[in-house]
Amino acid sequence: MTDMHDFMAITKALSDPNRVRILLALRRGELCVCQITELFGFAPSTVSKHLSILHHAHLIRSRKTERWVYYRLPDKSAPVAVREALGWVHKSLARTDEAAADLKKLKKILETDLAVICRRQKC
Amino acid sequence: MTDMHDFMAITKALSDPNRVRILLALRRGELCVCQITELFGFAPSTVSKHLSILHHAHLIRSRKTERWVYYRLPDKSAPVAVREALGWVHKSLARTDEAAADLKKLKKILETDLAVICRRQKC
DNA sequence: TTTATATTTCGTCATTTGACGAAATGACAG
DNA sequence: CTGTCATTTCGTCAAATGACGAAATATAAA
Repeated sequence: MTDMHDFMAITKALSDPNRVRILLALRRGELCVCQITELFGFAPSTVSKHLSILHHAHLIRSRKTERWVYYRLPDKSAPVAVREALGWVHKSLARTDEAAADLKKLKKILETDLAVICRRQKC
Repeated sequence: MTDMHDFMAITKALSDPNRVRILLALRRGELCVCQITELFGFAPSTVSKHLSILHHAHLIRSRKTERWVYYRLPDKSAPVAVREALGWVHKSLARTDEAAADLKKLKKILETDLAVICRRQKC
């Protein structure tokens, strides 16, 4: 049982494919903004905006450490509508080619040093 | 397990509150375009477009009888992603004030003769 | 066949969205 | 303190969206 306004925040957040890809990528564990930026090839400001929309819908949580902000999927304490939305996304798309390709690229990114990735953004 | 493209058709269809309201209204059974038009107070062309988007996402089915086109929620044979989406919508919103208000108005519409409703559109 | 009517399609317009780069913010390093 | 660097915020711009009315389509009635 949810408020219509909260529900629409979730559906609007899910209505962009790149935001959905972010949710799928986060299955593997938390990622910082620059790692997600590296994964998708967008400008950092673009990724930040997407993350802000997902966060506003409570579909992700954030944690700040040193210079980096890490985003992760919420735990069991998340609202029911959020948990069901995430379950639906993962069940529907986890095994698609797109998700597999993203995870493959993500694996390489995770093997690389964070500092190196962040420096690469400038190019 | 769904295709990313099909999935996005569903999330985009759900990203507009009026389309979600249509899905909630259809819980009571099938409705023709002019009944939905009467319920929401939009132009028939606007409602038709919304229905077309929902239909394209396979969230509703249609049936043509005489002069009228009736839309309804799909049955069990619908794709899993569709069934789960609809279940999520109904579970999250069925008991909200908005849904209750729409159903109340819908009840009155269903008590009225179809021909009268359709004629009213012109005003 | 002609007319009436329910729905859809099309063109237009204002608003929203998603992308970017530049500038602001905030935390750490020197 | 000052500078560096990750992230966010802001302004801009092209594209997508949602509303409408007018015209096209399809079916029923006359």
